[in-house]
Amino acid sequence: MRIATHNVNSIRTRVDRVVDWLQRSNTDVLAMQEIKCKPEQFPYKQFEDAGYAITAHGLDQWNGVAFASRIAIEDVEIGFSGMPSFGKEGKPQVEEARAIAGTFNGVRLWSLYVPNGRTLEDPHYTYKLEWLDRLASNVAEWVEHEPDLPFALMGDFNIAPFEYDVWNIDDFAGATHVSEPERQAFEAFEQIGLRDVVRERIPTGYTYWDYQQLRFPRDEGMRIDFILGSEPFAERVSNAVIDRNERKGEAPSDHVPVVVDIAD
DNA sequence: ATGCCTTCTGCAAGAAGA
Repeated sequence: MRIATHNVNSIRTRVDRVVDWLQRSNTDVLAMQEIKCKPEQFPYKQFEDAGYAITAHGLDQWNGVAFASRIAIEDVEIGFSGMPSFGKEGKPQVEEARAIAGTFNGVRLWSLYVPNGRTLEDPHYTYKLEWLDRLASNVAEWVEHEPDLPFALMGDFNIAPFEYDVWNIDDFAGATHVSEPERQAFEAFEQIGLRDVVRERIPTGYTYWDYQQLRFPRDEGMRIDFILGSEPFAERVSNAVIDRNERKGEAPSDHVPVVVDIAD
């Protein structure tokens, strides 16, 4: 089974590219982030014509997560236990569309869009850390109560865990994505027992390049998209790819797909 | 060439991304 994660940065803008890639790459299950639409706005037909069923969760033009799959999906879950809400001061607090899960051939997958954080002083940064902490609590319970379950967290973590995961660490002084609390929040998943199954095979390389300032031609990117697998999941991984070519061409997403193969 | 940012809403310009 070939599974992948991709922050698509608007599925309505990117649908032709994404469906074309799904078919070319022979991917069975794709976890998407930043679909930027409600379910009723999702471009289902192009996916269905290509043989992929969609399970989508989106509240408005922001965030939004989904699966495209040609394997039956079971036990769909929206959000996780204790997931924090967010809203600007004086605005209603909302459980944003940043997490969806499904089980495919007995493999449980999460499509996750971790909050950005904005700046170290912003309430969004506190929200990001709480969101990750609550997620880790859930993961710890799954590992403890279902040690044989193959599962993976897939998505845009908005954290660059190592210095070499950004092109020039000096440009990130005082910025989000590289702060110590964020990196500790990322490490926590590995301490619970998850493995970065892509890093094990591809130690360096970016998954995101900003649209601005020629970041891609200069190869000034960030590694912020990950697949973190439970031990039973990691043992089944046979191959990994960061599909850097997908950053090229007309109207690409600023993120590229990250792919793993797991034994059936 | 891999090229100087892009998406959303809604009609202008602001919010958001990282």
